[in-house]
Amino acid sequence: MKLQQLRYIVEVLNNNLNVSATADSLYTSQPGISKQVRMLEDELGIQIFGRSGKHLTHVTPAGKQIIDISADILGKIESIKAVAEEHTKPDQGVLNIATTHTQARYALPQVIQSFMERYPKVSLHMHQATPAQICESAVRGDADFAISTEGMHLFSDLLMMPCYHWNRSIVVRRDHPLAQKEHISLEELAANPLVTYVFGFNRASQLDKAFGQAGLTPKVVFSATSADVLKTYVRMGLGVGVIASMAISPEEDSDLVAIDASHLIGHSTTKIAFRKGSFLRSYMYDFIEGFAPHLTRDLVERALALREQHHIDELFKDIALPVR
Amino acid sequence: MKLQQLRYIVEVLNNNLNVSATADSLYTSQPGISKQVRMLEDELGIQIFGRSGKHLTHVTPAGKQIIDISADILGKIESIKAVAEEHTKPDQGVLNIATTHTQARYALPQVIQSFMERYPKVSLHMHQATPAQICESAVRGDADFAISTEGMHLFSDLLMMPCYHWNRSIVVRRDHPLAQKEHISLEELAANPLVTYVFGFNRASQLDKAFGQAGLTPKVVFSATSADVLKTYVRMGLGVGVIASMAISPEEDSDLVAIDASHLIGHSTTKIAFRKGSFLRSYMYDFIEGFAPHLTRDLVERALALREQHHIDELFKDIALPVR
DNA sequence: TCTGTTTACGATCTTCGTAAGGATT
DNA sequence: AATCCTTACGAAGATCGTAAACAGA
Repeated sequence: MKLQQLRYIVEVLNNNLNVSATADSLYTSQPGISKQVRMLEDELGIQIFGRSGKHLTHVTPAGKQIIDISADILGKIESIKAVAEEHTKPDQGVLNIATTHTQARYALPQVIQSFMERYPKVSLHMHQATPAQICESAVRGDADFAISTEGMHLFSDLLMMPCYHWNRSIVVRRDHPLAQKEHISLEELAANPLVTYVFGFNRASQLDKAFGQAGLTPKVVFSATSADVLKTYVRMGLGVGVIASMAISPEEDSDLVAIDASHLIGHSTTKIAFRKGSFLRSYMYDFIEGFAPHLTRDLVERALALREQHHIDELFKDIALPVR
Repeated sequence: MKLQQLRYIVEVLNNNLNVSATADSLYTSQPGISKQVRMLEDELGIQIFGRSGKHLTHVTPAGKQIIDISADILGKIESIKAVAEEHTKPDQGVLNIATTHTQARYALPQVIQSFMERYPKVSLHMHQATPAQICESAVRGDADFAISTEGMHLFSDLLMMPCYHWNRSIVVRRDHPLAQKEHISLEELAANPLVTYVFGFNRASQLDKAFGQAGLTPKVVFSATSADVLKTYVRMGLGVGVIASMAISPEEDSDLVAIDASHLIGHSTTKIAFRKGSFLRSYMYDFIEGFAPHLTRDLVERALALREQHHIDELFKDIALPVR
């Protein structure tokens, strides 16, 4: 059994059982991969991939188990490299962050600025994507951290920690009837066409829950993934915006009126997640603490020692999170 | 980085930094290991082993971390093989059990007999050793299971589950003054020369605790690791035996008198342990359940999903254990 | 027909063992 | 002196890429 073979089977699955595509992504030849996969199967005496003729059609149950373990092994190989670098070049390295537009645009800039001042030799890469993609890239190990509000609980391989709460504001043009009101009810809001985030993108739970509990059905006439775009359409008069409060700037958005909606719609919680069992570089601990000051290295290490998310949640249940 | 290299560094540490001995134990050449170790160090850019001249003298801190991760990786490689065999030959395989004399002689025979009837194709190997050695061989992966009463809590890499409680009996010759008594006090016992287990060998905690709490100091005139030997010396009149009740047979030991001592000395608990994160074959689950019927596959799998021993302990806190 | 996989084969690179050379205790 | 590690070198083996043959969709 060779590490290379494990790498191959993992990547073949990541590439939807297309060996040629896998070869391209690994910068090697397709026959090489085919051969190593079969050699591994021969050695183990079991099929990892099911075939119809020459095509790979599915992963066998045993194959799935084996690939899962292999992915874990490859992660630990990376940990060994990280341990070595931690001792030789403690302030050098790479930090891959997968996150949504909202986080990248509104929550992260200050954090990243001071991080880069502190660690000028760490090269930082931001991967902007959907919540689901974010989690997948963390699971695959393409990203060190996944930062998102939605959809992180679905991945049991990820260790997830709460960072901060945030609320929504109702955003309208100055000439809109709602602009004069101090207090807006959920009914009034539901009577208007809404402009808000795409489902599963800073939306899902809280907003729909609030309307659902009140027996109302919001009319979302336009949805997008970024507040910038939403604000543009609010300016066009397309509807009433329901937007993360942190995305509203008193200066740049002075032509709009923002009314806090925290009494109407419960807060959401942004979380940071990374693969269980991975070795974190010191600068990664510092990044986490810079983003969420309550997540000290000690606390994160304690979380890392746990395996089940509900035990991790317990660690944080008494900690007051910042609100943005 | 090659798996072979990881195997080498792990084994070099297991062989007390003696590369020649490591080569012997791995049936390969010493220069081969030396070279691969240095190549790995070069690739990682860090020393794993400290050297004085040409001799390996110690493990560097980074080296320790790397070796720990490597051992974990190698364990998962074994898991992959086990998964494959589980699917190809579900009733074939190997089961290595490390345990003490007491378990092997008195608790395990029936269990093993029915296990071997159920799984004739599984080859079963018993490794009899001291509690410390037992745990170490489980940690190293030489044994699948460690079964012992003492010293298992020291190894955080092991997942430990309680199997049964057992009590001690006071054993004397028929002509001994204590043989007539129904109830013996701790003071009376302490007044006699004792014959019991070696410290750390079914002894440590409970026996010494009982005497300690009563402010007494037992005079242990003879200690050994097995009840057979202890009984022999009791027969010689060397002293009063304090021996696991399960080690006393009404027939074979009819020349001796055994008085239950559970009211004097608290029970001990025998535990079964295995390496966290290892894949267990079906027959291994069956073995566990055969030995400790309350440890169902489902329960063991739940324990396996946990990382910290105190969470595992919680799983078992409401389960009544059998008493022997 | 196009995409994708297997087979074949040779160049290159690795690994491993033996033998000899040096250090350390 | 004995033990232990390193260097040197050659044989055997593994890996990888190219080219060509072949199977499904």
